[in-house]
Parts: sequence; C-alpha cells; structure tokens
Amino acid sequence: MRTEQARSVSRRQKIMDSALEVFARRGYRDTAMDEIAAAAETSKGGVYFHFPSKQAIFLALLDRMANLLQGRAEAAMAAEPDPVAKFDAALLVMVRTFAGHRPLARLFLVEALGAGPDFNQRMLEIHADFAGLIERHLDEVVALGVIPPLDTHVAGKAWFGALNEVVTTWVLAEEPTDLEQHYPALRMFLLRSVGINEPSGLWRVPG
Amino acid sequence: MRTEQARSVSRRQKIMDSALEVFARRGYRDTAMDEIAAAAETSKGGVYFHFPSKQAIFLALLDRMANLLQGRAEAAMAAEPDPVAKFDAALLVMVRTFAGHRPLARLFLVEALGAGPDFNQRMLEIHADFAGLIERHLDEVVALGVIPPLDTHVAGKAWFGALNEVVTTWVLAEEPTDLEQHYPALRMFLLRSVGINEPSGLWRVPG
Amino acid sequence: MRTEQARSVSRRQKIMDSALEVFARRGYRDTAMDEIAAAAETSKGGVYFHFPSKQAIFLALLDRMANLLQGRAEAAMAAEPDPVAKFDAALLVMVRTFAGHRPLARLFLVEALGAGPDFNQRMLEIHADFAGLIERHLDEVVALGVIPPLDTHVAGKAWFGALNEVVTTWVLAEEPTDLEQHYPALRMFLLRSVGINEPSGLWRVPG
Amino acid sequence: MRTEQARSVSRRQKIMDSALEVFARRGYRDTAMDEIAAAAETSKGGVYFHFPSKQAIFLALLDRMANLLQGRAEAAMAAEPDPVAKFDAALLVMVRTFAGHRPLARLFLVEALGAGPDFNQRMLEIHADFAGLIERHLDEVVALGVIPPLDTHVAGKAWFGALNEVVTTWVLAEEPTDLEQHYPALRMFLLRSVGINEPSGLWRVPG
DNA sequence: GATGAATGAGCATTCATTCAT
DNA sequence: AATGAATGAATGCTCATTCAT
Repeated sequence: MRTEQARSVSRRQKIMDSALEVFARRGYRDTAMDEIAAAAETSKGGVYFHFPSKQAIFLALLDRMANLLQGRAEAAMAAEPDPVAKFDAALLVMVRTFAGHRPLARLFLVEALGAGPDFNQRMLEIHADFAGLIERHLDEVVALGVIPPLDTHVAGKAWFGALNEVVTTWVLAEEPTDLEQHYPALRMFLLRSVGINEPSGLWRVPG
Repeated sequence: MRTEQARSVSRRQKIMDSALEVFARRGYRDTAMDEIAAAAETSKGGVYFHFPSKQAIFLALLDRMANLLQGRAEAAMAAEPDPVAKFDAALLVMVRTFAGHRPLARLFLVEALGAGPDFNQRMLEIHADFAGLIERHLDEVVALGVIPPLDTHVAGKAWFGALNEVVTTWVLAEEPTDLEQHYPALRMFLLRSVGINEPSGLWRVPG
Repeated sequence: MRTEQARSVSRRQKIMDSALEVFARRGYRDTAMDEIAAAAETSKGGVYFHFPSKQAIFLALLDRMANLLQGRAEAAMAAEPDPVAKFDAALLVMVRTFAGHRPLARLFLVEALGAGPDFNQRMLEIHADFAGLIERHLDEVVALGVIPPLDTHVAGKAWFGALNEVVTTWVLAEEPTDLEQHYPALRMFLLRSVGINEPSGLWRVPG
Repeated sequence: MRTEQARSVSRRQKIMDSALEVFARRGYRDTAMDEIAAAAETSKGGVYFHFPSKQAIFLALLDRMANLLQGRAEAAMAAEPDPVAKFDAALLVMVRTFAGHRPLARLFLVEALGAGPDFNQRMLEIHADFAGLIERHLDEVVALGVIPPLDTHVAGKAWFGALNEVVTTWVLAEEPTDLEQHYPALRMFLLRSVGINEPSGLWRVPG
C-alpha cells in the first residue's frame, strides 16, 4: 500500500517534471499530450489517469512555482529582523529561485499569461498574491516610519513588474546570461523607488 | 484608380480592426480566421488576399501598437525641455495611450506572450526598444548630473516592467477601472527609483 | 495481446484496401482522407493513427503491388528451367496479376506516375526494378548464346514499356475487356524483339 | 485589327508557353493559375480571358504536342518510299521531337496521367491515335508481305509503349542524358519485334 | 494502473473561378 | 483586354479526450 501510493506520487511527479520541460520548450499551446506522455515515459492514458486534463497539469505546475516562490520569499523575510533587509532578502531569494528554475520561470512569466483566457484570472490572482505580499510589507514599513507614505498598492505591482521584466527578458533570451548579476542594480532601483536611499556600502548582499 | 487603392487600404484597416477586436476577446490561439473574416464582413479568402497568414495580422497589430506608443512617447518627450519633465510626459502619454486602447494593450502585453515561440523574439525586440528608449534618456540625465549614476540598462527594463505590470493587471481585470488614476503613484515610484526625490507638489500633471 | 495486434493489423489492411478502392475510382489527388476513412468504416483520426499521411498510404499500396508482381514474376521464372520459358512465365504471370487486380494496376501504372513530383523518384525506382529484372535475365540469355547480343538496358525498358501500354489502355478503358487475350500477341512481339523467332514450338538462335 | 488579332494570338501563345514551363516544373495539380499568370507576365483575369479554365490550357498543350508529333511522324513517313524506312523515320522523328521538347514530353507522358479522371479518356484517344498510326502502317507492311502476319493492334500499342517507357525514364531522370543515344537499340528492338531481322549495317540513321 | 486505438470537431491555408471596374 | 479583389468550398492534418481491454 505504502509502496503503491509512493509509486503513484512519483509517477505524478515525473509527469509534472516532464510536462514542465516540454511546456517550457514548446509553449503551452504547442505541447501535445503525446509529447508529455513520451517525455514521462508513459502513455497518454497514463497521463490522464493522474491528471484530468492538460490544463490541470499546467495549473499544478503554476501552483508549484507560486508556492516555491512565496514560501522561500516569506521564509527569507521572516529570517531578517530589519525591515529593509526583509525586502532585500525577498528580492534576492526570488532572483535566485528564478535563476535556478529557468523553465519554471518561463512557464510562470511567459506561457501562463498567454495560455488563453482560461488562465487569465488565475494569473491575476497569482500576480495579486505577490504584489500583495510586497504591499503588506510596505504598509508595515510605512507604519514604522522607515519610509515616507506612498501608494503601496501601486508600488507593490510596480515592484513585482520590475522584477518580472528583468526575469522575462532573461528567460526569452536565446543565450541565457547570469540573471543574478542584475540583482544589485535591481535592488537599488527598487529600494530607491520606495524612498530608501542608503549610503553606499551600508547594505551587503546577504547569504 | 485612386478609388480602388483607397478601398483596398480601408479593407486592410477593417480587417486589422476586426482582428484586434476578436484577438482581444478570444485570445490569439482561440481566434479562427473565420471569425476575423466574419467580423470584417468579408470571406476567409478575402482576408488572405490582404494578409498572408494569421501571424501576419497579429504582427501588423503589434507593430501598430508599438509605433503608436513610441511615436507618442517620443513626441511628448521632445516637447518638454526639462529632463525630468520628459520622463513625466512619456509616462503619462503611455498610460493614456494604453488607457485609450485597451484591446490593443491586451494584445501587446498578454496575447503576444502566448502566441507561440515565433513571437517571443519579436516581443523581446519590442520590449528592448522601449527599455532602450528609457535607458538612453536616463543616460542623458545622468550625464547632465541631474541624477546619480546607476545601471541604466536594468533601470530601463525595470521602468518598463513596472508600467507593464500596472497596465497588465488593469487589462486582465473583469471590470476595468480608470487606469490613469494610478499615474501619480506610478510616477512617484519611477522617479524615486532613479533618484529623483522631488518635494511634493512641485510637479503637476501636464496637459 | 495477440488479439489486439491482430485487430490492429487487420485495421491497417482494411484501410489499405479501402484506400486502394477509392484511389482507383477517384484518382489520388481527388481522394479525400474523409473518403478513405468512410470507406474503411472508421474516422479520419483512425486512419491517421495507422498512417502518417495520405502519401504514406499510397506508397504502401505501391509497395504492395510492386512486391506482389516481383515476387510472382521471380517465382515463376525460378520454376522454369528453359531460358525462353522463363520469359514466357514471367510475362504470363504479370499479365494475369494485373488482370486480377485492376484497381491496383491502375494505381501502379496511372495514378502513381501522375501523383506529383514527390512520387516520381519512387516510380523511377520501381520501373528500374522491373526493367532491371528483365535486363539481368536478358544478359544471362545472351551469355548463354540463346539470343544475339543486344542493348539489354534499353530492351529491358522497352519490354516493360510494351507491357505497360497494353495494360494501361486496358485499365483506362471504360468497359474492361479480357486482358489475357492479348497475351499471345504480346508474347510473340516481345520474344521476337529480342531475337527469338520461333517456328512452331522449336527454338533456335537466329542468325 | 490585324495588329490586335496578332497581339491576342501572341498573348495566347505566351500563356501557353508559360503554362507549359510551370506545369513541367511543378506538376499539373500543384500549379496555381497565379503562377501561370505571373510567368506569362499578366494577371489571373488576363489568363481567364484567353482560356476558360486550367484544364483548357492543359488540353491545348496536349494537343499542341500531339499535333507536333503526329505531323512530324507522318511527314517523315511520307518522305520515305521504303516500308521499313518509314518506320525508321517515324521513330527517329519521335525520339528527336521528345528530345527537343523535354517539358512538353513530361506533360505528355507523366503529368497527363495525374491530371485526373477527366483527362484519362483524352489520353486514351491520344495513345490510340499513335498506336493506330503504327497499326495501320503495320497492316500495310503485312499486306505487302514484308513481314509475317501478326496482331497489329497489340503490336501498335506495344511499339508505342516501348518508346514511351524509354522517354519517360529519360524525362523523370534528375540529370537528363542524351535521349537520342538510345535510338539505335530501340530501333533494333522494335524492328525485330515485328519480324524484321535485317543484316546489321544495312540500315543507316537517316540525316 | 496503464495502454493502444479510436474519435471527431476544429483549423489554417489553398485555389479555381467570378466579376465590377 | 485586363486587373485586382473577392469568394467559398475543399482538404490534409492535429489533438484533447474517451474507453475497452
């Protein structure tokens, strides 16, 4: 029993991993279930046993990425006492997570947006989650008087959008460069944008 | 014949307008050529007489939007002598242009990403054009000593990404709000992000 | 499963048989995959499961006919010890094979040649195979001194062409006659053409 | 008037010449009227002014070739008094005519078969004309006692078929060789096939 | 659990033909 | 005579999904 359940779980994982790879390489719409099945070394029927539809696989991958990012970001923020350091940590963790999962990043930032009207609302939610995470933290920091008051709702979106664009161009580039090299500039851009002008050298890259 | 040429041009326009409407409503992939033809009140063959493929129609629409945005932005910047006011003018013009062309904005920011790998490179170019426009202007402003030195390449992308995200969430919302209401906050966010901390109230919304 | 394999094979056969009938009746180009599917009592997708393309079905039929003819011709020749009798046997077997498979004959001699540039090279090969079979045998017979030396390469083609023409006109005729009735005349024509002038039943080397 | 008529005739000719070139290069079915129009440096409507349909152009070309061949063959035969020399002259003229008009030969022997059932009856007629020409002459020669009695109907077809096959393989070859080099062997094959065994050297290739 | 086979709606594209100008 | 524009039926092929075994 235990064994069979474990086998089923690992099968599911293998299908998701294979689907991720194919989606990232061919695009969501251009990926056929046959290709996913072949990549997962199973049959089409086998895939359908574990997932009810192609959409469902895609959504599962989206959730995996969203959870990965949110979890890591929140953990990193929790680990830092200083308000500004929290931003810093979250940004770095996100850059590094994307950098380490290029196909997933592609799915998340490129394919998911264009996968059709069915996914738009889900993407809106996911974007809102991230922007909201930033927004709430900005609210705290404003409350603490660390930064001047600002429209944290827009700032949250803009913050997320700035990161998005940098990662997206990296994801779409034919020959990927090192994403992390852009972190310092992006960090300064984002901190300044919310009114944090730190004396140079005061902030260090954590970890 | 002057008349025939004019008719041909207007037919082309009508097809593009109809295609825009359908693409925005149904998504690029879910749009059938039949729907475009029907919306343009012509036949499928008629559409193919004016455009060689579905892709070509989409690319033509993309270029229309890109040219519209770039033209307006550059004109607005040229009309302002003050360096900071140039940014301001460009940002406002872009927000207003998107606000006034929601379907085109949707195509530009959402559908283009899901239209398949063929479009990715084209999108990359378009994004690079905008980011480059900002980057070049930032370089000038840095050279003038108006703002401190910074990585203008990343800043250009981030600037564009921040705008993108605000517009994208507006585009995807079920019930569109007034996009322009976010302009002041976005403006402050972006100016600060490149080191311009103006005393509040000094800058007014032009025009 | 033995059963499933058998079913799959028989399905394939049924599709080929149906396709043969439709191709022969309507011509290769005018045959729609839908018609083949309908004739095979399956769906278009079903046909595509067994064959990757319309071309592939056609080529499979071509190979079937080529193998049938070559196999029978070679078997008939092997069964006869006398050199001249070998020719005789091969010719008779080919006439009879065509006579018994009129649709296949039509495909082979009419449709295949005109099915488009893609098939030309394949047809060239098939024609060369047959002409070569005759050519090689003529070479042997020449070597044995049974017939005088001659350009066996051209003779092989001409032999095959003569047979072709007789069968082709039979195939294209509205009301088919009995093809085999032409065998004796064709036989005499071909034997004489390579220098075999037989007075009643007696074989001698001319010249 | 004279001028306009002449212009119209030459236009017609130009269309036929262009169509021949395109048909031979792309095949009948794969040739679009657009291509013919472009090759003839006119518009689609212009082509339709001179010919009512694509079929009509093809048939006109077929007739052109048939008339060319028949005319030349009959003239050559008329010019020779000797019965056997008549055959010889006809064969040589046909080989030379095909050799000098490869695209037309392709149309005549290859494309016409794939042009669809509509053309089959016409082709049958054309083949019958040629075979009949030979058959009638064979009848005469038999009547003169030059050759022994034989089934001249089948012999006519076989004669034409042998020539066909040699020309067809030449037409389909990627790199065309010199068709005429096969004439002597073909000549001997055909003469022998009807019972003419001439001492070698007696017959020379005419002019 | 898994698979091969089948389904059938859907779609981009082609193209001979027509016709107003 | 000629043209550009338009038509619309036709077609090969794809693919998510279903299901008997």
